[in-house]
Amino acid sequence: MAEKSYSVLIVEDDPAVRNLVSTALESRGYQHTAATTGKAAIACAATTTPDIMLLDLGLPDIDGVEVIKRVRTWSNMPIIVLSARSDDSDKIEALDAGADDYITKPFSVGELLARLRTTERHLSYRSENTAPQESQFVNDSLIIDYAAATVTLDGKELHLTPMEYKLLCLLAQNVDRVLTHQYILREVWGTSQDGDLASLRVFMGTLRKKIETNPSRPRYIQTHVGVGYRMVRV
Amino acid sequence: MAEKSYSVLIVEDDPAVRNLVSTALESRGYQHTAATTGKAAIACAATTTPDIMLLDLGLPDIDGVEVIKRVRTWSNMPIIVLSARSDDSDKIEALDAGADDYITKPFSVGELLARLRTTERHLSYRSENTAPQESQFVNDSLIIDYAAATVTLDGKELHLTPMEYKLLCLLAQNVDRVLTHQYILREVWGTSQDGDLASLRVFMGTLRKKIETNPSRPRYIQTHVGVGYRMVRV
DNA sequence: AGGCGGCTTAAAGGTAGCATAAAGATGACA
DNA sequence: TGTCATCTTTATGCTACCTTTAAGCCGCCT
Repeated sequence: MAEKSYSVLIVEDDPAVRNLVSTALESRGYQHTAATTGKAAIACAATTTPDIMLLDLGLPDIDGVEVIKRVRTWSNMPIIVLSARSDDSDKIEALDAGADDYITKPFSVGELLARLRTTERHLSYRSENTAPQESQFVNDSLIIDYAAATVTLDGKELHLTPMEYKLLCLLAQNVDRVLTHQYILREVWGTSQDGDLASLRVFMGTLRKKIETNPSRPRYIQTHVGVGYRMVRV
Repeated sequence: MAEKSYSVLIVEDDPAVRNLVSTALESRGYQHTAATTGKAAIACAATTTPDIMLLDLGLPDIDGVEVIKRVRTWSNMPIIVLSARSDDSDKIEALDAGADDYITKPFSVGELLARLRTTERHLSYRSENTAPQESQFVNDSLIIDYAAATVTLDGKELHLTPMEYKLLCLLAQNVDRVLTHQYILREVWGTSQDGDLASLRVFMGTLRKKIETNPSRPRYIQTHVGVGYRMVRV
């Protein structure tokens, strides 16, 4: 699972609180910007489209609840309210206006960060992010399943060594393109000049023995004399 | 938009609070059931699959946070915590365990209902494929019952240590996907870099001895040299 | 034809990474 | 305090993997 860095918009007119929050976010690797008025907040939310908004209700120009309603007309980004008002009616009003959470001041930084993590989880459940990229490479009867790190030929699973697998993946990701020896060595063996051309040739041999029905007449992997190799889209 | 009637599971041992909540829910047309212990809550969550859980942390048998963790092994249903503990550490612990909201007692019924509405909104944002998940994992003769936290092989119940169980669950929830050593260490041992690769190997060994009929030719758990492990859907 | 460069293939070490056992450390519980 | 279960650490043997080497093959050139 890749670590995504979420962007947060802080809407708060009190510089002390704003600093507190922004340093907390910074320490956790969030990207963040700040706005001090309701109008600026709405504009910023529209232009920079942050992932999450932290909203103080007591803004100088517009009422915070109004900000929520305005933003909700076009976006359902998570909005976490930070407010000094602890009355139930305020909470209910904000939540029903479309806020996703409500934290009363004074709040602990730890709790704020925990609620942010919860909000991130909610984001990851949303439809846009759930698209399961079932990435697999298909070339005739040869199939590479990247998630499972397996290769099947005619439905039968093959056993490839790590190097063979890396090599095959590299060729597959560049189907129909000729890859030079040097390029392959750099990609598979790493930047350091560890790789040897002789070694590469041996690997191509063992790989062909596994995926080609007739290794002397290769169907998938073509040799380009003096240059390199190429996987053919059949 | 059609009005859907959500079902709510109330987990609360105090009859007074339970009544308060259930009458409030009833007045708003929610379907609801109740449980008074942690075990009953977990069982009920698995069998009746409610839409939302309202959870008191101070249960007589199991700690509420433990209930959250257990439910989270198979379900991501929204869990709203109702707790008398108002310490930040308690909130953070519960939220990071997988709670979706945290309300401290005494709470107002109005706020509870508002937060429920917010939770409903979150549910409506979810993609289809996030919702349904079985409380049982079945792979040939290997069965994991998440709710009961038991593992059976050929109908015989196995005794796994907590680590072994976590490891197996992680593999099961990612069937047919290679999990890197690093990923497994992070997920099972926690975010801190406590885990050691040598330790992981020992655990894989003991786990295989328990679930593989022939540990030297593993059927369920495959080794990917230099990368990690993978549970195979057989 | 014969020589040559580049490729394939087979086989032989050397080694990194893995499995396994067993000892040591930790912590829960009574 | 001692016992038990669990987790960690260490050490050892081993398997699978990678590299190296060398022999054989094919097409090309003069």
